[in-house]
Amino acid sequence: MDQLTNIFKVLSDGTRLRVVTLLYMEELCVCELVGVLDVPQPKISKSLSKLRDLNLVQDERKEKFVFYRLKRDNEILNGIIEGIMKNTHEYPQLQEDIGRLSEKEKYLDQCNPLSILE
Amino acid sequence: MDQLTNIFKVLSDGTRLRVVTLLYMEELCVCELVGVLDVPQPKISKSLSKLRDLNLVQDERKEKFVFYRLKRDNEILNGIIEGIMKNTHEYPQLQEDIGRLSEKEKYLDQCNPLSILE
DNA sequence: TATACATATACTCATAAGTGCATATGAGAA
DNA sequence: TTCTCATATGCACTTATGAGTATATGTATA
Repeated sequence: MDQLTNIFKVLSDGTRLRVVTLLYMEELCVCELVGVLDVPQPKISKSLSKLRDLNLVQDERKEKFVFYRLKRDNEILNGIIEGIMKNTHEYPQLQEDIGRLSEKEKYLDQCNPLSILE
Repeated sequence: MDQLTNIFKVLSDGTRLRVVTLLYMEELCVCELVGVLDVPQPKISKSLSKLRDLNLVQDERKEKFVFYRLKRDNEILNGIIEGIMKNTHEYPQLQEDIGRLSEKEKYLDQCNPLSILE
């Protein structure tokens, strides 16, 4: 039952839920997640770290970047995310995040500059 | 999105998850939950209180007892519980709890004596 | 090899959450 | 109205968690 409660716990944080939702759509690197979600990089890294601890994501380095993708072998998690996806209209934040996915390239080669610009 | 993360948070606790699972099966009073789950009464009451705050359960007094039942109007919660139910074999604790539901009458008229017996 | 840059981790702080126990509340029965 | 009993709440304590900042790590490139 612990595996189950741990999954709920990891999803009970807004940032982590947003990350999971985006990774459900496609594979993304830390950089892109930071840009699309507009959240400090350490926060994203920590979110990914907790997801990795539960074996819910997989990471792979490609050149300079580390890409993360959702592992699809967890039935419970799959079911939950699908349930959310069917009702994204109820969760504007998640919907907007997904919308901003189209700008992801924008963030790839200017990871840090973003924060400098402000 | 808060409603969503709040639901995950409430399910991230073992006792509350066990309570929700049992209430998914049938309406039960506090007394019966205490007996079937073998958990201190205040802990059960607090679990039910959090579930009530999120509008996930409904309570109704019948004579001496207060009975709780799951509200069925939350699609996300329904989906999650159904997902769990399809795989109870993976969660022996939950399976045992459900098994012990058949003894629930045993606890109805001896709520407190149980703790005195030890 | 030295540097730059993407990512991960460490640290501190504030706050939230769970536990166990004692006690309050409030409805029903006597 | 008084007593009993089912249930709810309050309190003190401990532990867990999240935010923000600084810094470490490690790979790729010059």
